[in-house]
Amino acid sequence: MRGLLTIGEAAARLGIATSALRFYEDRGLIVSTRTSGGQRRYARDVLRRVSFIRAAQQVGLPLREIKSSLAQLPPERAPSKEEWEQFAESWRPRLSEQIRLLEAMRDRLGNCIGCGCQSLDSCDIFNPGDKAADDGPGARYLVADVAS
Amino acid sequence: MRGLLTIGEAAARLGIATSALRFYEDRGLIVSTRTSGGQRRYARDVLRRVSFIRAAQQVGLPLREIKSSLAQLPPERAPSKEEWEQFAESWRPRLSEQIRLLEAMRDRLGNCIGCGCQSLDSCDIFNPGDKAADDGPGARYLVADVAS
DNA sequence: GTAATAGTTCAAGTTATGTTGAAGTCAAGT
DNA sequence: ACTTGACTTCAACATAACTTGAACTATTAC
Repeated sequence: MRGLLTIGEAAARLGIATSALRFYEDRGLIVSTRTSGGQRRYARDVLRRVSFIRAAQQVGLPLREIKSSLAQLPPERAPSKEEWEQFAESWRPRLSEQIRLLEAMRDRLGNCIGCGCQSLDSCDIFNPGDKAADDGPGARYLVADVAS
Repeated sequence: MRGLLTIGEAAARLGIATSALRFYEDRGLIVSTRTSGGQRRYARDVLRRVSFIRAAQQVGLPLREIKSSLAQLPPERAPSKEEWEQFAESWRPRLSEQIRLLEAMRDRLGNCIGCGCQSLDSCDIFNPGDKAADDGPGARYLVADVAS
């Protein structure tokens, strides 16, 4: 039956190891049905879900968070356009934020090169503590504050 | 003597734990001098280096690579403008690439919402394997190929 | 000079994300 | 029916990046 993939087929299509699929399933990020003999069979939908998992990892999210994000989608069935839309929308802020962070990094790097600082030691932009100490311990310029 | 920081002072300014600084030093990413009693004293320069370490981690680089990147800078002395310039320049491709990746992700997410796919199952953009299977196992759309 | 605070090393523990290996079972082709 | 390759579980290992704890020492404030 086309429509169900073995773990090997799914892994090959995704370019990842079968062990990773079992791991994701174990962690509840994907689901499978089983043959009478106990082997996994994945709906095609799993390909998209796993693609998202890998994409989300690039953004720096841990599987725990990816899982809760994926919880918006129906576990088995392919998502409707509305479900998909809502899912995608929920991702935009994350992506935009990360892009903003990287652009800031790139731009400050560039600015610092050209900003005419006489001494890099006293450059406001790249010396996190020296001037930022006013903001109290933990003030940083280049490093985003992440939840502890 | 102003100019040398205790590990606690440096950690407070950077907003990280002292154990992290010892860890970075152990790994050779930063250096310190020692007091007669054996306590670490950090030159102010360490603040910038550690800021970079944290920034680079946001980009997704492992410490091993960050270390080799930092090797371009003088270990103790503050870098000259030229040294800094070269260092910063070496970072741009990394940053640009990561930004490009995230933008692609964001845009494809958007495209898929509006692309009029009748069925998400057959959407070229988000179904990595279905059409991309022509490219052989491992072809993916959303996931960047990273060095194994 | 002494107490409190902050520092030292070293080993072991933690979380995240998987991979690897052993021992055995299923599915498919001939 | 039998062989082969793909699958199963479960436990252990791997690596990164730190943190924690124990036992001890330095520095600083009074």
